[in-house]
Amino acid sequence: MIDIDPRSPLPLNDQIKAGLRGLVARGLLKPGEQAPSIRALAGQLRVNPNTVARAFRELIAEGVFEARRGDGSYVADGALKKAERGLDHARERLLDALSEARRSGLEWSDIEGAVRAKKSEDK
Amino acid sequence: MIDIDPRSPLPLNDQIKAGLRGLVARGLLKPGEQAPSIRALAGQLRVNPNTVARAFRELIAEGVFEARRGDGSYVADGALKKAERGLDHARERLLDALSEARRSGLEWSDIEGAVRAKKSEDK
Amino acid sequence: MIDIDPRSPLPLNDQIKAGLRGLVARGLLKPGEQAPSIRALAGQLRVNPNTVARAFRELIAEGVFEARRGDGSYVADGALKKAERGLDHARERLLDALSEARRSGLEWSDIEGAVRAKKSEDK
Amino acid sequence: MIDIDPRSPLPLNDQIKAGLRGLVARGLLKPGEQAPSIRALAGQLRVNPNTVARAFRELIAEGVFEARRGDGSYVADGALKKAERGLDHARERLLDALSEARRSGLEWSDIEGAVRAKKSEDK
DNA sequence: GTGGTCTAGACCACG
DNA sequence: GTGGTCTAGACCACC
Repeated sequence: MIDIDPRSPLPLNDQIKAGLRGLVARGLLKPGEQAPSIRALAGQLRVNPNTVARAFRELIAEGVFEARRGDGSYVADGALKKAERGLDHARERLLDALSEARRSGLEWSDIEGAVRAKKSEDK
Repeated sequence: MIDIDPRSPLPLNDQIKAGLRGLVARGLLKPGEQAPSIRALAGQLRVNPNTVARAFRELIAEGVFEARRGDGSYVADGALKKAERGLDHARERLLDALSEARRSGLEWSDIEGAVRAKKSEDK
Repeated sequence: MIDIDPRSPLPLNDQIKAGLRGLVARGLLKPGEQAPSIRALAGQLRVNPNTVARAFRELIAEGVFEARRGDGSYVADGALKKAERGLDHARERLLDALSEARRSGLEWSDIEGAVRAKKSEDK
Repeated sequence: MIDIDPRSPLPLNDQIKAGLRGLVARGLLKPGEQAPSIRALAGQLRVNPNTVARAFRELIAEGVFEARRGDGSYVADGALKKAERGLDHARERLLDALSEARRSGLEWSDIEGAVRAKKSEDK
């Protein structure tokens, strides 16, 4: 369901958070539905369960998920809005990255080229 | 001349390096010209002088600047090409950021919108 | 009759035990009377019947209730005193909460205000 | 500066968060000032550094502190309001505890007695 | 020295 | 089986 890049400089738990938020934001995981278990996800991503647990813990603090002891994590009721708020963070991070790219001397044409390249590779 | 974001997860010295490389790559700082002094830059950016010194040290090692004993740093002769090599790093980081944005659930339309927004704000 | 908070860090079965003990201690459930059935209570509290069963099992072990095969649980004869012993636990937990509140920076005036507020709302 | 109770059922990291928030809320730690280092605090509280780090991480997410890489954590600028917002949480937890106490069958006179007892012991 | 992430493994409580 | 906390120790980057 989620994919992460262990070689990225971005912390694993952030990548996992982004992935989970993405699932909710795209409607692949709807309010009331059960999220994959920490251990299952950790096994699948080949990551330590603690790392996944941390991602969930923070998303629970944000109100995207809620945990029921002894029985999994569930998408919270108001999750969609919360997850979309999370998208704002993602958008901000993207804007930061654009600032950084400009700061580094990339021209807008370079940037737009990169977006096109990534987009076509993505399809 | 340069601006940095102290709350970014990106290392300060990397941001400073990117900024300096950007100045050279954009031609705002030409070969033979004197770079801002470590202490001046540190004061302006409100950053530890050691951090600025480290950025210069690494750029000198890359051949973008050269140190003249007792008289600051100057843009090296072949600096432009060297600085452009740095652009590749910037481009890669940008691609990473795009991956991350996608992973977070942003649609390509969102991403393109962000680019447009930043671009127009930039002018 | 009982209300619980599923998002509290306190174990559900403890909350249920507290609630049942409270019913007895306040005299709302008198010795010889029949306690609500496990399934009814579980349904009403939207909780796993196992959890309610566990609460009863422990209260039976404490001597507050007694089970009659095939006919539910009844308030035991000496239940009142037993239930009052449970009050000591409750009192200790309250003292813990007060410590915690102080540690968090609440002033005694805040605390007394909270007590007053809750008390008046309770009537 | 902070004291915690290792035998409390409350998670250590929550107690530490409460303690730190308390320091800020009471003005013992003012915006701009440096907080005790993770390792120092961990050593003093005889707790694993990770546990203290987690407390700080969450308070940073709340905006009470900010971390500067390689050089400690500092009380954030708007920390006072954030910390006070944290006091609301503390107040809510206290109200929960009062609910719980009532639910368990404690009378208001018992509760007020407990408050008085704790208060006098506190002086 | 500082904060930060990650792993590993133990232990608890809940269902 | 589930989530949750804690410890221990390694490793990284920054100042």
